[in-house]
Amino acid sequence: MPLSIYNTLSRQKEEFKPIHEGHVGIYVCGPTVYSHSHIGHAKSYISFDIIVRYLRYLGNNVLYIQNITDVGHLTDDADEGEDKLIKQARIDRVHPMQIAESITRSYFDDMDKLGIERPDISPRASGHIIEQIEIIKKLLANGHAYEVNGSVYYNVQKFKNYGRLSGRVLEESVEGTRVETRSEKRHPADFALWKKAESGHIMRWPSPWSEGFPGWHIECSAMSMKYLGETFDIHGGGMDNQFPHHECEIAQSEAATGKPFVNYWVHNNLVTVNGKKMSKSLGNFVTLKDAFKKYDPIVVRFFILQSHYRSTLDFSDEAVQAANTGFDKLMNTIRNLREELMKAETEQRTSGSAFDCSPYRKHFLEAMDDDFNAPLAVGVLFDLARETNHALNSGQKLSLDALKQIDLLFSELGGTVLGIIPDQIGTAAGDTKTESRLMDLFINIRAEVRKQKLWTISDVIRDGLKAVGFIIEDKKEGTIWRKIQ
RNA sequence: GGCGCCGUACCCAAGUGGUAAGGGAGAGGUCUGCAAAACCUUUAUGCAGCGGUUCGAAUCCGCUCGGCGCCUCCA
Repeated sequence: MPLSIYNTLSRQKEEFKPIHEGHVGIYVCGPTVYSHSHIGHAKSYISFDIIVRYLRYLGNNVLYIQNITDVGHLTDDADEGEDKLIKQARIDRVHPMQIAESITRSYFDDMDKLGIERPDISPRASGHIIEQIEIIKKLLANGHAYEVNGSVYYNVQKFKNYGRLSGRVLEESVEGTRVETRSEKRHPADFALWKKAESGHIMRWPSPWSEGFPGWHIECSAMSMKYLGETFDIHGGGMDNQFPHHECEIAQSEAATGKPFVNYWVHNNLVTVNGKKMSKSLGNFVTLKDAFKKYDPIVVRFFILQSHYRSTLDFSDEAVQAANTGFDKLMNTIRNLREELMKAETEQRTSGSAFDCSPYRKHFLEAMDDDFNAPLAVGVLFDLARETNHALNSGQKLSLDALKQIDLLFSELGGTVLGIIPDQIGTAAGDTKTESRLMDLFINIRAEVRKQKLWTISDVIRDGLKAVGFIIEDKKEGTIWRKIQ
């Protein structure tokens, strides 16, 4: 079954065919770096991380571009408000670029923790002013834009496909809008390509029209086309960017080049808190730094992957907690599997029962091929875990080859593709030799008192070790231990 | 007002025509000195409600009720 992707342009799943077979160009709208990332960013960038990882897993050579917006969009009204970065900088009494730089670092730090692979290129909007100006020049030359008082606006009425992506009709959308019509624009839906800077505006660049700054859609057109070409395969972003941002991107890009801009538009759905959208303006957002104080970042990743990228995800402590428990169980299976594998390797096991991995791989791939259905794929991992546990506890040993196969499958599907199974899990090996020796000592003492049926002492040792972070489990083959993470 | 999405067990959540994945929680059991872990069994004759199409619908169509998103910035 070929890979199919839900394309916002056609509002249906389509078989994915890249422009050049084996090569995929993907652009995803990155963050505006003026405040720390929140759970919504995590959902979005994990979604696209999975998409990129899976495309690569299928053998594609993927070029993944994700911008950093450090010019700042505009608050309040789309074209007339105050630059967010500048506003934050004024509050903090620093240069706007300081904010941009420190938040960019914070962003990468959070994303790294979530196991998100970095984009191949993270272009900064401020580093591509020239490219943006070039597009604006083209649009002015072919009559799709007009200049007023040093600012340049895009003439929406001249682009017949405007509204195709978001499914709205120009006249209707203008009628119901709450934005007041401002004087400079010929049509209320026209948007700024270049804005002349007022006297107090710190971030400004020279241009043929005025000293100013670029509009808030043009950066993505400039940077995506610079690195991926005038027509490319996939453009992604949050659903809230569908209109007007992506609609405007299409309009200005296609008007400038005369070519189709993007073949597949992919939008991830949003995170809600108590059923309400998490957003800056509502002030109900959960920053990742706060979330990481309570949960292991990998658990946050796992939680997000348990729902589909096109579904909304309601964030609550109970839900993450439940995911945490489930995740721990999965890791337990992996840990037990790897310990058994190590054992089989040291004893050079030559016999043992076989294990058929193929149905799990098949189901997993089918799930991912169907518009990256990660939650279904996670379900397959749990099915595999159950059968693995079953085999591990059945009494008859698995062959070395079978153990290797299972481990490979978990590593490949859960590790390489989904990024939720680490190569190394905290095992009985412990951090240090001393730790390991001490634990062996405790276990030996406890084994001795258990032999004498001194259960209270035995339990004191077990409870005491748990209190300082070591779990003890008595198994048939002996006592094992591990650290609480 | 325009455009669009969603409503599946106690909770989260897959499932777009063929007879309800998975996770959490709960109940019973196996194992164990007891725990823990693991395994087995169990929890929706029904998928917001009502009609319709069909041999067959959670899945398609219509209406009703409820929740949400976009049309200002936001992933």
